[in-house]
Amino acid sequence: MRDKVKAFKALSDETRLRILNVLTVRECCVCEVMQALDISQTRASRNLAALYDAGFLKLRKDGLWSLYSIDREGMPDYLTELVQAADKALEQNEVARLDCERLKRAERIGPGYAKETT
Amino acid sequence: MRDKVKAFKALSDETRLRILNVLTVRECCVCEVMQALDISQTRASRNLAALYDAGFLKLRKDGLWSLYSIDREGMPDYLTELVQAADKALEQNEVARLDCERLKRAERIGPGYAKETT
DNA sequence: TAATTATATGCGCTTATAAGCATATAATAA
DNA sequence: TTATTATATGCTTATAAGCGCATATAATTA
Repeated sequence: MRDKVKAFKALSDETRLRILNVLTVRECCVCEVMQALDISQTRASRNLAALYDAGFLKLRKDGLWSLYSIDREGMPDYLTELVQAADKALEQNEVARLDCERLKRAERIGPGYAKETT
Repeated sequence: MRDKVKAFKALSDETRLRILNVLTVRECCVCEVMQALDISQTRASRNLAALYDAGFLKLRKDGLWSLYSIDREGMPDYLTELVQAADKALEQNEVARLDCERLKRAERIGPGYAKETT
């Protein structure tokens, strides 16, 4: 029961609904989430961790980056339904649309990126 | 957006998930919810109000009683999906099963009830 | 090795949530 | 009218959530 409540709690926050929304588009590292939602590093990291903890996300490490994505295969059914409800709730939403817009321009900064584009 | 978050928040609590669960069985007055979940009057009333506020429930007054039920027709789609996720989350759950068990024995007390059974 | 970078986390603060107690409200019964 | 009953609500306290700041951690580069 505790884990079920935790799952609902994980989505009962605007920041986390927005994060889930951009992850619907594609896998993201923490700094891309920061840029897409225009939020601080702490906030992005903590809320991603909360979604991960609740079982919605999977994590893949690539060098310095933590790459989070929706764990569609590993999720139990009720989480899948929750994600679906979240998608439906944010469709047509202006904030969510802008987040995805900014995600397009988001860059994975750091060594090995952006440097070779001089 | 605020209303969407409120909806998820409404289900991010064990008491309210349990209430929604018993309301899946049938319409209930506040005192039946109290008996089914074995909780205080304040707690039942306040949490029913929260679910109502979030748009999940409809309210019908009958004399002294406030009769709450899931507003399946009046709900927007994303709430329907949320209810479905909640149902799925609580299926096979022991606490939820016991609540429904107690609901069967719950009585709508008050004038006009129980008095004529002497 | 040291410097840099992306991410995670301990600490503290502020705000929000949950629930009990007492009481208010509204409907019914006597 | 007064008494009784079901429900709602103001007040209070306790607990939890969200987040910024600073710092820790771990991978990479020089």
